[in-house]
Amino acid sequence: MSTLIWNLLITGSNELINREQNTYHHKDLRSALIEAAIGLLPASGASGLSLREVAKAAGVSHTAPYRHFKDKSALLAAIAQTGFERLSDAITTVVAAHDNDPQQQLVEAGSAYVTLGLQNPDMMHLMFGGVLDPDTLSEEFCNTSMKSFAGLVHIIEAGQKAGIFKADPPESIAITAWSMVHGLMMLIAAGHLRDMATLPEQAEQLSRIIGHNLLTGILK
Amino acid sequence: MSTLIWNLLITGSNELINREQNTYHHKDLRSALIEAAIGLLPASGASGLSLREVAKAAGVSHTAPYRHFKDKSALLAAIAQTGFERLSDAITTVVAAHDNDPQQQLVEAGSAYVTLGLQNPDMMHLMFGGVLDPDTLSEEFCNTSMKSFAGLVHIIEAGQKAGIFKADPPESIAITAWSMVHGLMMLIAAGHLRDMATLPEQAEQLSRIIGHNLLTGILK
DNA sequence: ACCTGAACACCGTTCAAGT
DNA sequence: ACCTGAACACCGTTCAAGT
Repeated sequence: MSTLIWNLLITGSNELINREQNTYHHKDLRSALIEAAIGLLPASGASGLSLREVAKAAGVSHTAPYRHFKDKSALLAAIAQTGFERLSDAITTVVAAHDNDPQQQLVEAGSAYVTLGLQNPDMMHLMFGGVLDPDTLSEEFCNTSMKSFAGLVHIIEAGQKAGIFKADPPESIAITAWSMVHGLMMLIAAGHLRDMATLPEQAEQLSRIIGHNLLTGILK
Repeated sequence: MSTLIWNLLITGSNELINREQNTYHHKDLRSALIEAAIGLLPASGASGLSLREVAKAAGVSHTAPYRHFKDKSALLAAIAQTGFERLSDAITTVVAAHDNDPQQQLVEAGSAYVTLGLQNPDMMHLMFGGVLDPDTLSEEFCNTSMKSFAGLVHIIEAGQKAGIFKADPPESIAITAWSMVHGLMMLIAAGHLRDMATLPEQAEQLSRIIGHNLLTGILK
C-alpha cells in the first residue's frame, strides 16, 4: 500500500488501530522515550546511555527514535531539558512556600537544589557535565535556564528592596549563590566529598552551612 | 621463540632494540597514552574519547593500552588523576606566591581554580562530570584530592589564627569556598553562563566578585 | 613489552521496503 | 508513524600467535 494512503488511514483512526492490533504502542513515543531514558539513567550513567537500549526499554525498534529525534544527542538534550524543568519547578514551589521572606527563600531554594540534584546525580551530570555540546543546546533549554536564573535575581532584588541584602548588582549576588549550591551539589554527586557527605542529611546540613556562610561571609 | 626468553632478552637491552628496530616506540607508553589522550580531549570531549583513537594517536595498536590499563575507565581515571595533579600544583604555586596573607591566598587560589579549569573544560568534565565511577576512583586519585582539600583547610586555619576569618569549623569554611569556585567554574564550562562569561577575563572578574561575596557575605 | 589479526557483542546511523 | 532487516563504520574487549 502506498505510504500516502497509509498515513491518511492511521492518522484518521489512531485509537482503533491501537486497540485492534498491538503495533502502535504509544500515543506519544517522544515522551515515552524520554521517560524510559530517565529510568535507565541510574543504571547506565549519563555517558553510558545507548539509543538502542532506550528504544528497547520503550518497546520499539532501535530505529523508531529517529522519528522524534534527529540523533542521539537530540534525545539527550530532551532528557536534560526535562531535568531542568523539574529542577526549576521544584525550586519554584519552595520559593512560593516562603513568600515575602527573601532570605529564607534563598536558603531553602539552595537546599532544595542540592537535595533534588543528589536524588538524580546522573541527570545532573547530563545537564551540567559537558555531555551535551553547549552550542547545540536547544533554545527551549536556554529559556528554562534563563527563567530560573531570572527567578533567582528576582529574589535578590526583593531582598534588596526589603533592606536585607546589600546593594551590589543582583546578578552578581545571584551568580554567587547559584555557584555555591551548584558546586556543592556537583562535588557530592561526583563523589568528591564522600568523607563528609554520603547521606542525604549530611548534604542537606552542608547546604545550610554554606547558605549561612553566603549570608554572613567568612570574615571575622 | 618462547615468551620467557624473549622477555629476558628485551628487558635486558631495551635501548638497543629501540635503536636497531623501530618496534618499541616508547620508554613509557603509559605516559604517552595519557598525554595523547589529553591532546585528544578538546576534540573528542570527555565522554567521546575512544581507546582506539588514543592508541592510534600514540602510534601503537589498539590492544597495546591493555598492557598498562585494565580497561578504558582505568585510562580515563589516569587522565583525571593527571588533571587533578596539575590543578593541585598550580594552586600550590599561587598559594606560595602570597605567603602569610590567607585572605589573598584564598581569593587568588579561587581565581586560579576557575581560570585553569576553564582552560581545559573537557578535563574538568572528566574529573568532575560523573564519567568516572566514584567507587572505582583510585586511591592515588583520592589522595591528591584530599591533599588539596587539606591545603585549603590549612589556609583557613592560618586565617583564623591571624584573626581574619571567623571561628567556624575550618572544614565548613573550606567546603564553602571550594563549592563556590567549583560551581562557578563548572557552570561556565558547561556553557550555562554564556551571557555573562564567555571570555576568560569575564570569568576571572566573576571569580573575584564571588570571592568578595564569600568574604563579606551578602547581607546588608 | 609490544605487535598483528581475527573475533565478539555492542553501538549510532542510514537505508529499502512493508503495514 | 511505526515496523523489520540489512548494512556500515566504529567501539571495547579478548583471544592466539609472533617478535
